Amino acid sequence: MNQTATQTEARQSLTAEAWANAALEAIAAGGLDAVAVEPLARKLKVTKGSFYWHFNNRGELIRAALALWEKSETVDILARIEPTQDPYERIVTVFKQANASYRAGRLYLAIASGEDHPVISEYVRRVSESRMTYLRDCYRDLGFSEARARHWARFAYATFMGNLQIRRDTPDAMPQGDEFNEYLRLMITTLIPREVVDDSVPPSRVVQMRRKVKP
Amino acid sequence: MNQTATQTEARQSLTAEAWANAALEAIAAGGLDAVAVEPLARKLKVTKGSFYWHFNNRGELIRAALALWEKSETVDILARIEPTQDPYERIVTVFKQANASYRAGRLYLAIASGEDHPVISEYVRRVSESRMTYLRDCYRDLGFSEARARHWARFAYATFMGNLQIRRDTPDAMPQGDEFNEYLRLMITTLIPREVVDDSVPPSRVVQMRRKVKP
DNA sequence: CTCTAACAATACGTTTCCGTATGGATCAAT
DNA sequence: ATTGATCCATACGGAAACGTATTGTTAGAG
Repeated sequence: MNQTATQTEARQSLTAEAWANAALEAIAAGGLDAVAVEPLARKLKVTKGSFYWHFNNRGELIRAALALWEKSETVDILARIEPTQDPYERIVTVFKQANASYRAGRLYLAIASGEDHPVISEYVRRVSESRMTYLRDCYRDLGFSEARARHWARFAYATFMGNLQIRRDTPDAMPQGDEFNEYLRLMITTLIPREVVDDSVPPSRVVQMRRKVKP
Repeated sequence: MNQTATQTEARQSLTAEAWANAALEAIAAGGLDAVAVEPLARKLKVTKGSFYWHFNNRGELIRAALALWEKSETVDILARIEPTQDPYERIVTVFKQANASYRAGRLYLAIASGEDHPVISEYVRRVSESRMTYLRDCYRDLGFSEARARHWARFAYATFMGNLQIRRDTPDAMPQGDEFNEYLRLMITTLIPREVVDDSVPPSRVVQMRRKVKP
């Protein structure tokens, strides 16, 4: 009763994206199961009748929302960084930028929490991997071997993700203003090693390396 | 029609904890809304009639499950570490241990994703803060100032949380075996600075510090 | 043995949501 | 102006889950 293949294909159903956007809003606000057709319709001031013209079922809406999200993540975030900058600047930029956008972080966490669902894990994986790949390339351009670049990229990405979570779960633990900038500097200087002196396996038995305080 | 205040108060309702455990299982498997009375009853081979004797409503079950979780987190994880070890060893231990328990990580993420809900955020905050406080104390014992200890603790905790998330969302990106140990060593050596040389603000304008590769 | 507290099963009413069916509106093109 | 595509409203049936009421069943105290 929908899905007409007419000649005016360029019409592109105006409000379908509005539904997807509303779905993303709902996910950010109340998690994945907040994407319910009837509540969304109420919020959009229409009824389900509208929805089931644009989509066949709830799953399609979720897919559309995820597609929108993936585009807005990969295109708007990564492609915004000038590829001409040197890798160091790129890492700093992506770290600062990612750590700044509050809403995007919440959205990511909300979407990622809907694991189990096969469609979602597919999108989450792609976004997550594309980000880590980007970081890995930066580190490799910085002179790291493939293996170590991968380690550092994972490390940096994990730190970033964890900060999102901390800000969501315990906002009081996350400083603001100058103190936050201090924190950011600390992470940046630590996560981008000063020099690529020894790009091999780090010394083993680190635990026994030194123990100077409180013997 | 329940909640009897009898004289045999020491009975402590044997199966109430079984319900709470099942609830935790459900959370780990399918998120917070998998804690539904009727499905849980089916899984426990009883009916709702049983449930509504032990608890007044679904909320009470969630509360009980969270209390159980908090106890198992703070008691079993942190208190297991011998307080006699030096701070360096403590950080290493907690990091390795936390990074090893797969199930606990999934559970944490699943619970934390149920933010918005006021009861949950309360428990999540307590657990999260207690862990960060523990780490902060370690860093302080290591000779760091209060402010810097807080920064490093947050940093380390964020990294840990992010690793959990990476393992859940993109398991392929997380190495195994020797490569994972390499990764762990990298994080540990990085997150526990070699020496407490300068416990002050890190040099500002880090971004311009050096740029040697790809000018 | 009997009675009562602890525990469980069944049945019911209610809410919320999904999905379908069907009947309008609106607007462009013929 | 009529038609047909697009978009939305109303109404219905059904599933799932919450919570309540009521009636068993069992086990230990007296």
